[in-house]
Amino acid sequence: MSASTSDRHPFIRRLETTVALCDRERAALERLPMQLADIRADQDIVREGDRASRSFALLAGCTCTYKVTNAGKRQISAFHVPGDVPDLQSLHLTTLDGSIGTLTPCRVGFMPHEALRDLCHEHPRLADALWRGTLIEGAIFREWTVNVGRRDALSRTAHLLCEWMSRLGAAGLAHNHACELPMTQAELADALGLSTVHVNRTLQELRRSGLVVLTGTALQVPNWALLMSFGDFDPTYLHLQTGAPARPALQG
Amino acid sequence: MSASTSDRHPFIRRLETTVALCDRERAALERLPMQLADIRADQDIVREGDRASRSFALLAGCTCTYKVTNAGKRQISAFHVPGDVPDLQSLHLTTLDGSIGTLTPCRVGFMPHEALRDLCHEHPRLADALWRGTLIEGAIFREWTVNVGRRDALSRTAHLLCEWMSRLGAAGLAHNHACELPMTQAELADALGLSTVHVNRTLQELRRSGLVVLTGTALQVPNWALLMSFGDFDPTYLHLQTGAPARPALQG
DNA sequence: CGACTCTTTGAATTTTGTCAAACTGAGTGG
DNA sequence: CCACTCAGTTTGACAAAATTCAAAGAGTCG
Repeated sequence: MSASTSDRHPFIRRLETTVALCDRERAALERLPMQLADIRADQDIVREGDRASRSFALLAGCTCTYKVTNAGKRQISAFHVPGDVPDLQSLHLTTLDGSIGTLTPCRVGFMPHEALRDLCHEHPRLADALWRGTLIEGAIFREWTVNVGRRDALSRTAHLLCEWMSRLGAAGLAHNHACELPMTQAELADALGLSTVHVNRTLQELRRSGLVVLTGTALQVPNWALLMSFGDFDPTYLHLQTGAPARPALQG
Repeated sequence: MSASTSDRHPFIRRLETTVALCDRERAALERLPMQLADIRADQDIVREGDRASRSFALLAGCTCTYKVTNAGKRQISAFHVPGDVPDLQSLHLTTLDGSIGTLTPCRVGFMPHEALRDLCHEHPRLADALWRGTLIEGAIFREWTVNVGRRDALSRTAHLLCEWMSRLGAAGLAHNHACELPMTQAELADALGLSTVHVNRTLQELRRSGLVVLTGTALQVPNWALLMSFGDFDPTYLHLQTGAPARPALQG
């Protein structure tokens, strides 16, 4: 199955938040070979140690990057939302140093490295935009280290929820500070460096304080400014554009 | 003060671990405008919120990237060794989302973004090598999240020491598993997400077990394999070349 | 309904943090 | 050369945060 224009829209949309694409660039992106795949929840898309010859754009659904320690504990180091290219690093690093798995059913588009390299060399502005994407990912990793290392469970969790809402908002998947939160408490725990039990208690406290409304997989934030301050959240590190197109749903 | 060939050697050496430079590329690197500066210990080189028009190569000494939370706690998210370009991200991200400070007296070489952009567009292989460098940095961030999130104080600290030794080794600054460890226990604590007191006790235990010999600022590892296994350390994520030139000092 | 997974609860335990003070060693100025 | 300072390390006692273990509810899907 090969990706149509509408399939690859989240990926192109993401690039457009950085560069205004010219016709040539847009055409090259439309022409980029992209093999579609639909993947169930809780499946690995790539595994630690793999040597990849392609990367994938996440077109629908959510994935995470994780590692498992020798002691058998799992740490999630990143969540991904539609438009991300979670393993673009493998374009320049031969061996994957972590696994990427689905949190929900996902639609992904595999792009051969060869085609990506050609794209980059013929369209330097697209190369810069892709590079930029990996740099933003890096900025998020840094913030996660801060979050896990220096914030207590309560503000750490609040911070993660703020980031999640902001990134989904930038992808057009959050409105009025409401979005899906499709991961289990065990997955949140692995992302936060906490135990499942403690995440459960922490979420309860966030609910009790009225900071979040969590019903099933739906997250809503009644007072965004309050949650931001509670989670010590400053969105600078996400490097969302301040202009019109990048975050249409999260003002106020 | 402008950098001579020997000044910029650590920077070029690093690129050479990835690509075999042709004469044109090497000449371009030698010609790259680079303004030298010597900076005392405990000084910020760039600050969170800055809008940079240049990046710097670290030529001698050690620096760290850090953030301070609203609660006043500091988290170091990266250490840098000679050859690194700690703020290369600012080439594509307008606002710096963290500060970079010196741990020791440092020599750095500032490179204007304009010159770096020209270099990248005229020498795509150098662009790829620089991109690759930022991806490795990203891989290290991920591992730090795992370290801080899911390893107890003892193996967390051991892991950090393993990484430090490996990276200094790759820079030619470690031999026979001995190197400098120029940071204070408070700085280690900020990197590990622990308190200074606990780092002190943890280091004592590592010494008592004979895993490390720490005298002043000198670190020595009598049994490298043992420390690696103790720190759950797998160097894959550092993406050091397995070939001859990249890690000359750490076999065995 | 029954089998799951996911969430919630309670109690005991462990790890790590906090606070306060003493110790050490390398400068510094009298 | 000696007090003095200062940053860094070390120690002890106590407190707080988070983990672990075990078990009970809730919700969902076939």
